[in-house]
Amino acid sequence: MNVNLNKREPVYVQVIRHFKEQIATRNLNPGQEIPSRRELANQLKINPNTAQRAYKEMEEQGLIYTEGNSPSKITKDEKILGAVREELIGQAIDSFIAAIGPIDVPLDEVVGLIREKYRGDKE
Amino acid sequence: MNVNLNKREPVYVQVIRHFKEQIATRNLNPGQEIPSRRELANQLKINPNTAQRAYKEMEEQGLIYTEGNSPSKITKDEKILGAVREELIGQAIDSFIAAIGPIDVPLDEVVGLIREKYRGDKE
Amino acid sequence: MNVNLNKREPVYVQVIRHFKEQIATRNLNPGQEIPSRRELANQLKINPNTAQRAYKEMEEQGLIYTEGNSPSKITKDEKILGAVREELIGQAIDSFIAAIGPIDVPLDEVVGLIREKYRGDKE
Amino acid sequence: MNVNLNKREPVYVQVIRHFKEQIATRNLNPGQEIPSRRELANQLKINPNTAQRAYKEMEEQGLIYTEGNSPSKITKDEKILGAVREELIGQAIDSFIAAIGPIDVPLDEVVGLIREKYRGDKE
DNA sequence: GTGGTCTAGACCACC
DNA sequence: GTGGTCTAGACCACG
Repeated sequence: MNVNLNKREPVYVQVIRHFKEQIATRNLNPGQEIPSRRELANQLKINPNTAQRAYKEMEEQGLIYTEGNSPSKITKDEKILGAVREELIGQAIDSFIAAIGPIDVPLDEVVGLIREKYRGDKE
Repeated sequence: MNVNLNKREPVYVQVIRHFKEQIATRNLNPGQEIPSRRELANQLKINPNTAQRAYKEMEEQGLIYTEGNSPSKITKDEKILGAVREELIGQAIDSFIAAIGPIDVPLDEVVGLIREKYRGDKE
Repeated sequence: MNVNLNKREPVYVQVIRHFKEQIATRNLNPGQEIPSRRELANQLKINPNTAQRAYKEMEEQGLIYTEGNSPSKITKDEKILGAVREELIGQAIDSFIAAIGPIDVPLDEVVGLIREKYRGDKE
Repeated sequence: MNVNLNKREPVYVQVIRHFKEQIATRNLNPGQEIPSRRELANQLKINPNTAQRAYKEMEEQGLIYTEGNSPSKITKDEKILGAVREELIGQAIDSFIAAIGPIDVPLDEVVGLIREKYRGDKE
């Protein structure tokens, strides 16, 4: 994973999104340990505070949990985990619609462009 | 039009985008007058400086032009006007792909969701 | 107001509690502006980051709101405001009960001690 | 007894408080044996170091004593034992007053709430 | 002026 | 080692 300092999107938000993507694609599983704040900060070359902020927010959202001073883990709450994928997809669709809606593009043109550019899954 | 003060997107960018949408859908036509800075500021309840900034940027992009003390007008340069629509669509598609790509959603599911939610053009 | 660095309770939590007390006693009213992050930091001799953190949390709790870049204000949501007093009282009572409960102190002794030490309101 | 890893109150302090409550209510009597460090750690599922720390602190406070390799025992010093109850009560009252004081709650309301919620002793 | 984010580095207590 | 908090100071863009 990489982090982009120049994007409008704050680094800690990028980090959170990255973890959500990992969860949505099941690359991170319930109960699995995630890197410590310091480790993550080293890996991504960001400040430990920024890592801490991302983790704190994820904890508030119930995505991870922390017991005492052991490394944080992915939640085992399947309801929350399952919602992550839908949340990401929903947000992507919604902001796409919000952007494309006011321009009056025919649906077929939209779908055509998506098909053309989309390479997430070849089928 | 409304403006959202709390979005990450700056107000002046929202204003610009709004004008671009009007241009893309041909609600604003070449040579047509647009509101004065002060009028716009009053309508949208924004700071006149913000209106000024939006207009300045649009002028730099060649979208509008100002002659002396008369109200600004939409450019008559068809090349620029034509590009606006594609620019908006391109941006929308690109950021959608960037958001949905990492989640491994099958293309058909994506298209299905778009079809379902998209109501820009009834067909 | 003062802030105590040596307490177990984090500074930013103390700040939040202070604002809640002000709200509960109606010293801060709906819509009223509160000091900017920098101002508060200067007043309390704390770091602006700490002030920012307190404000961010208060905003998440709906206690204050921020529009664009103008100073934050106390929410006008009377439901939230009304709940603050009860929340503070409830927490105080609950943690008191949790502490005193396991020691089997007769209710009359408890009440007697409270009456003796309590000087919030003479009556 | 249970221990909460996520409370602000450190685990070893929770353990100590638990023993003090047992002493205050005379569930633990002078000279009575208490579990070994290892036993306690197993029962509470805590780290043996944590159990050790709790016992060490209790020993320093004179609450327990250890002779050679035999299990630690509750002190026989009645002066110390008697003070435990008052200490716990005093702390509970003080922090309650500190929390409720700034909110200007009439004394009668406070007492009413306490009476209502307090079920340490039915009467 | 405002809010927001980030880096850098320190300190603490707990386990 | 871990998580948590705080200071110090900088930068940015917005209004």
